[in-house]
This record gives sequence, C-alpha cells and structure tokens, in this order.
Amino acid sequence: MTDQIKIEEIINSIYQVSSASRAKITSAMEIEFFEMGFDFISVNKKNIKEYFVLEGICGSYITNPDGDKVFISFFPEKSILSPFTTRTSKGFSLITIKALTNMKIGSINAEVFEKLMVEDLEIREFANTVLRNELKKKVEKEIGFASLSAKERLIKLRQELPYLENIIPHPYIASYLGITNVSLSRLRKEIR
Amino acid sequence: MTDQIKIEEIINSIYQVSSASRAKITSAMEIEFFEMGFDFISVNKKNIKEYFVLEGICGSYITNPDGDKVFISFFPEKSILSPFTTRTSKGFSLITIKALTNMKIGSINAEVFEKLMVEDLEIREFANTVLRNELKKKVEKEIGFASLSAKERLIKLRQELPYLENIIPHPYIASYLGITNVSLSRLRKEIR
DNA sequence: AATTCATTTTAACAAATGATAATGGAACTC
DNA sequence: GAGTTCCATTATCATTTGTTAAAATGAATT
Repeated sequence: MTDQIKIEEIINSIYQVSSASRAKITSAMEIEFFEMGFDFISVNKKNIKEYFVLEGICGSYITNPDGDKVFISFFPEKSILSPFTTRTSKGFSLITIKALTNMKIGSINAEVFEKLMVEDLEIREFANTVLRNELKKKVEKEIGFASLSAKERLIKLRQELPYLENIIPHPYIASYLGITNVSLSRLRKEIR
Repeated sequence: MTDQIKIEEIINSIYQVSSASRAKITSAMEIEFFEMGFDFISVNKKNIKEYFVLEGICGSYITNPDGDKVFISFFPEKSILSPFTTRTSKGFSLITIKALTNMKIGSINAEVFEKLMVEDLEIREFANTVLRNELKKKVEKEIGFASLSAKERLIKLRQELPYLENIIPHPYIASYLGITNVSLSRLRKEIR
C-alpha cells in the first residue's frame, strides 16, 4: 500500500472527505522516519506539525519532578497524533512524544493545515472531528481512571492494544496505568 | 445584575461575540433553579441541554463499582458546563451532575443551540472555543495527575477554587483528588 | 553454544494509604 | 441552652503499594 493511500485511509476512517480534499492534505504531507527511542516532539520545544502514524507506535509523556517518565497516550499505526493546538501552549510543546518502535510518519505543517481548514469545509469538518475524538478519548480515560482499578485499566488497555506489553518497556505501561512496574508485574501474574 | 447580562458576560469571557449574536443565545435561554444536592443531569438518562452557571456551584461525577461517587469536574459560578456532546454517548449521559449548593442556571436546548451554531459564524466560533477550552482543561488535569502528588493537586485546586473545602463535603473533594477523605484530612493538617 | 545485555519477575522490607470506628466541633432545632 | 445531627478529624490497625536489590528470563551477538 502506498503512503498516500494509507494517509487517505486514515482520513476517511475519521471523517468521509472527497478525494479532491484528501488530495489537498496528502500533497502537502511529508514522510518522515524515526528510530525507536527518538523523541521527535520534545517538551518546551517548538513544533508546528500535525502527524499521521503510518507504521509503528509512539507515546506521549511528561517527566515528573522525580525525573520519571509518565506516559499519557499511545498512538498506534493508522492513528493521528493529538492535534498541534491541544499539545502546545504559547508555542511550546506541553509533552514529549517518543517513537516506541521504528516509525514511518506522515507530517504536515500545522499552519498549512490550518489554511486548508479555513478554505475547505470538508477539511474543517474533518479537523473538528479529530478534535472531538481527541476530547472523547480524554473523557473516556478520565472516566476509566475514576471508575476502574489498576487491574481493570490493564484489562481495558489490553483490549485496545493487545500487543503493547510485548513491544514496549513495562515501566512505560505502568506509568500510563498509574502504578509502578513492580505492581504491573504483580497484576500480570494475577490475571495471567 | 440581570440574568441576561450575566449570561452575556459569560459568553464574552470565552469569545467576543456581537450583541446581536449574544441576543440570539440569551433569548433562547431559560432560567432554572436547583436545590443543593439535586442531580439535574443523571447518568444513563437523556439530557439535551447546554448550561451556564449563574449562581452556585455544581460537580460532575460517576459512580464506581463500589458505589462511591468519584468527582470529575467542578463548575463554579460564571462557568459553562461541559458541552452536551462531550458528556453524552448514544443519547445517554455519561456522567451525573449534582448541585453542590443552591443554584441558578441558564439552560438552552442543545439542538436549538446547534442550529444557532450552523447559521451564525460567531456563535460557531464561540462554541468551538468552548470545546477547545474543555479539551484544554482535560489536558491540564491529565498532566496534573501524571506529574503531581495528591498534596500538590490539592494546592492547585485551592488556587483555582479556594472556597471549595468550606462549602462541599470533603469526600467529594477527596474523590476528585484520587484519595480518601481520611487522607485528605491528613493532607489538610500537613499543609495547613 | 556461551556470553552479554536488557528487562521482567520475585523477594524482603518499609512506607503510605485505606478501612473502621471513636472523638471532637460546629450548626441547627426545639 | 441542651440535645441532635452532620462532618471532619484522629487513632488504630490492616492492607496495599512502593523501594531496593537479587534472581530469572530472554533476546542478541560473537
């Protein structure tokens, strides 16, 4: 499958957009490759791109006062990273995003994308849907944290990303679940 | 101050809107009164309104499997409740919203508001700003939970809503902070 | 196949948090 | 103003979770 087709698939999976409008997006996109472990967006640095994950998986995290990474979200293949505006404050990134495997990513300058939004209703609707989905994910996560135990959250995470425990370091997963890697290991034993 | 002026103030504090457009909103609004303790939006019930808090304070919560209320957000005077679409799934409310004091609230049918959005660009921009602010709050809360201890989260909450501990039951605040009311009491003693 | 390296699991202990119930204090009622 | 009610605080104890370090596992390399 070509990169372009993959990008168009991602767009259409979120909001049906005419091929003409899709082409506006894809033609302004670049393909980038990141090696596993690379932080391609860094907290307190400038970054003005929107990203589509074509291959691999990445995760957003922040570093707490103890210096530990706390993962906020994971972005698997065929997903779109949290939109630029939602992860940026006063021009600087609020979070770091780390490639958790080798990755192939489609990127587009956020200002260019903003222009496309203004001039093209379909693209605007697509972007608003991305934003609403982002909010929906946050609400779901918020409710999950409020109503579920760590064990239940792990079970839920496994339903969404079953392979995650096999490909990324467990301390990252533990931080996402709000527990230590030792507790994660105890849970894994428990719910084998 | 009349209710109408208060509503217009709330609108303008979020996004500058012409008085003509503001009037479209206010003229479609009703004033409602809720007694302290009343759940005016209930989980798994239908609710299709947008709400502006004119007087008093309310909070959204979910009930976990143990039957405990876990508070998600607080909405003080002059704030707007999370928009209908963000707290509703398949027509049913995801959360319950409880009046934590006696309240006066401005409400507008969400479908009516949706129509105003479609026909009026300013109102649409206002609504999109509300949505973006909602997302921003969730991101802030998410990052706060990831990077702060319960004690630091309490300090932050006090900066935002200093009077909260004096007017609502501490178990509600504790659930918001992710701790028990006993632990909250210990923290209060510590950071007196 | 042996070695090395990274990572998860396990163990032992310490610390923090939760559960339960008793105590204390403030507001309200009669 | 005594009694009642509702909460927050405190105390005690049990449980959970975290910390640290050692052991086991598994993948990669020579």
